[in-house]
Amino acid sequence: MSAKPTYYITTPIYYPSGKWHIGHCYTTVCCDAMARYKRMSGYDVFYLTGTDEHGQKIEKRAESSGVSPKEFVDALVDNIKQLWELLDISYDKFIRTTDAYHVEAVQKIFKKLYESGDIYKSGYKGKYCTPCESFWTESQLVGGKCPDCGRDVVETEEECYFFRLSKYSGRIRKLLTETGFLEPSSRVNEMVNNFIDAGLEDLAVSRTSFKWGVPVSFDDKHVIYVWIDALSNYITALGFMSDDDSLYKKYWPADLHMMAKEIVRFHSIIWPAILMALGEPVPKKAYGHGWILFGGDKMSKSKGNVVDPFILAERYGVDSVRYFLLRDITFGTDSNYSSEIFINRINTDLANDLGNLTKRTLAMSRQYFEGKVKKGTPTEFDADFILKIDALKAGVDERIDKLNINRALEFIFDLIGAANKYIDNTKPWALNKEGKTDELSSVIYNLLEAIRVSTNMLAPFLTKTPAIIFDALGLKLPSDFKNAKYGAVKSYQTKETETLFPRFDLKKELDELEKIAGADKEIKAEPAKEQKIEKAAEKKEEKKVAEQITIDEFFKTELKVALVTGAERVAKSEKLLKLTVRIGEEERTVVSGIAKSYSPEEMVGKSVVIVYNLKPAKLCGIESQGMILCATGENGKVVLVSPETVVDSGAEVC
RNA sequence: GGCGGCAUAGCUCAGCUGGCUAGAGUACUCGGUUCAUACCCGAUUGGUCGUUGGUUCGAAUCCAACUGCCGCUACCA
Repeated sequence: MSAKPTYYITTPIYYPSGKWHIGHCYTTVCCDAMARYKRMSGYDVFYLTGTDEHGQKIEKRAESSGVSPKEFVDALVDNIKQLWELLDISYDKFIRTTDAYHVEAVQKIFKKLYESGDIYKSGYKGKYCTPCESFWTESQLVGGKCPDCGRDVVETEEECYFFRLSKYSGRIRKLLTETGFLEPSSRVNEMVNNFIDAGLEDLAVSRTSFKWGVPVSFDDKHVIYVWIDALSNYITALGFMSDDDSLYKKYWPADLHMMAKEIVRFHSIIWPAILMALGEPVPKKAYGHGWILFGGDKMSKSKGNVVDPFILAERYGVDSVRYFLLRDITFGTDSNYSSEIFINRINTDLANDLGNLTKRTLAMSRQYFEGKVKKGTPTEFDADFILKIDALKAGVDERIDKLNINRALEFIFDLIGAANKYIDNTKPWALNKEGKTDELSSVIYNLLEAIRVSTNMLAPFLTKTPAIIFDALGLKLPSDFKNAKYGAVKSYQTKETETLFPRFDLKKELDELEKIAGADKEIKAEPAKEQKIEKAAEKKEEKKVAEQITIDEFFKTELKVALVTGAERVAKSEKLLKLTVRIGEEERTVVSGIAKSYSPEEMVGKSVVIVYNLKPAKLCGIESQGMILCATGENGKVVLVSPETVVDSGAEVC
């Protein structure tokens, strides 16, 4: 057993949605950098990633593809593993929720919680409308009938297991408000105000509506829903509740759960509660980072398309992709992505600064000393420069401890900039002409030291280049930071080297990328935020800008004239009216937020325009099958948009 | 509607608990250099620190209101 301190870091387990994109890469690359950094700092690191493979969606998609759910996810998992291999992700374990050991452990966890009383069987009691497949409470019923279709309902009770989330409300509140558990701290308020203080309700943790999941061991009508199945991967991966839980004993609690911000809620409320119920320690930290957005500027969408990590890595190199993600994206906030930003970043930092510095230094070392370089007589610029080299490690440590990965890289590149400046200050070519060989020797040696130390510090972030640079320096890349200080290497025998990072012509690349994008229309420009636990996955992303649409897109909206035949207030609601409208022969129920401007009486008999093909939504428990067009005037006054003269109901509007 | 966050150079952002002529990177312009990947170094340009009040000897920094953007949420539709 080693006495090393441990460090357990996790990505979320990704939901196989079919397209792995740069957003998945971001979380994973960040974790990888942290994991590598901690390893090199002497920690015994365990880095976990994986996939969340159960659920109704997978079941359905597999069915429509004509394969079994397992076959369906297998293909996607192969794909993501290739991606991680390509990006040099150094995970220690890849967990799949379909792994047998996970399934078994989840069943045990569920059973344990059931036996301790934190999971109990109950049901959604209520009136059930069979054709609508919907439950209604007494208060929702209209005249004792289904508010949706008006048919009779039957008293039913659907069985379901619940987790006593409410019981842990106080402890979770403390965890969030009194410790640094959740970061960035701005998320804490959202969680506390919106959920905890609003009252946590017990959580339905089983389903009978689909089969593709972990069965409840003592009640096989039920499968265990995503919460317990997916979240507990963080402990089952370590062998929790298995025959061998030595890893669990060693690494738990996790040092860092990293995730994108949309799943913070599950990790900061539900997951700690499950652990509390199990009597296990909660993780030390959960961090919700921002999203990578596309299309913040005038870049055409087709250019924004090229965010396929496979294409980027192939064309620009893994280190470029990793560098961009780690350096350009301010950790914790959203940022924009465009091909232009990407190319500019790798051009200026990697090609101009690091690549060029290495090349010119090595060229001088060979030209002046045939590659054999050792310390010489200091110049007047040496002392300051050496101080900077020696300050690097501590500065990077400090930033990494605060998870400021982009700032850590910025700090390393400060030294690289200082080295370029040092060359201008000392003018080695002049020293050579003047025959000041001792000073020249000192200058080149110091430069090599600066390159060595900064490259050493870059090793967790870039996985290919550091080894190449060390090789050119005549050294082997170390696996720690012990020598990341000035003077640790006394002399050099350098080698010739190729260009490390070629410079890209921005215009040409943008054109090229657009061509590639054009050839691959399947990949759509979309915000990179798909690591999912089911619910968040269903959210559609909304376009930020008032974007122009084509006429075809507009015509997707079917607008029709409808005659209001009935109207009543919705109980418990200030704004809503429940309207019955006739569209030609058809009758529909539409709920509309116009009660403050129109009374039910004056609505009856009016002609209105409705969005006919709008997906139905439940408002106040009533299904609204369309939307009435209104204009919002001053003071929030709502005005109906209606035909100027009488037309038949059902008439199309265009 | 409720809660929260943010608004600093063309762009991306630093500016902690109030204090010297408001910073960095990038882009632009000019100059320098030649070891180097049309690179590097320097200089210049560029900001009423969202608006208006307040506290203070003094505010980008604290307080209030307003405007705008964003996030979460809700009986938004």
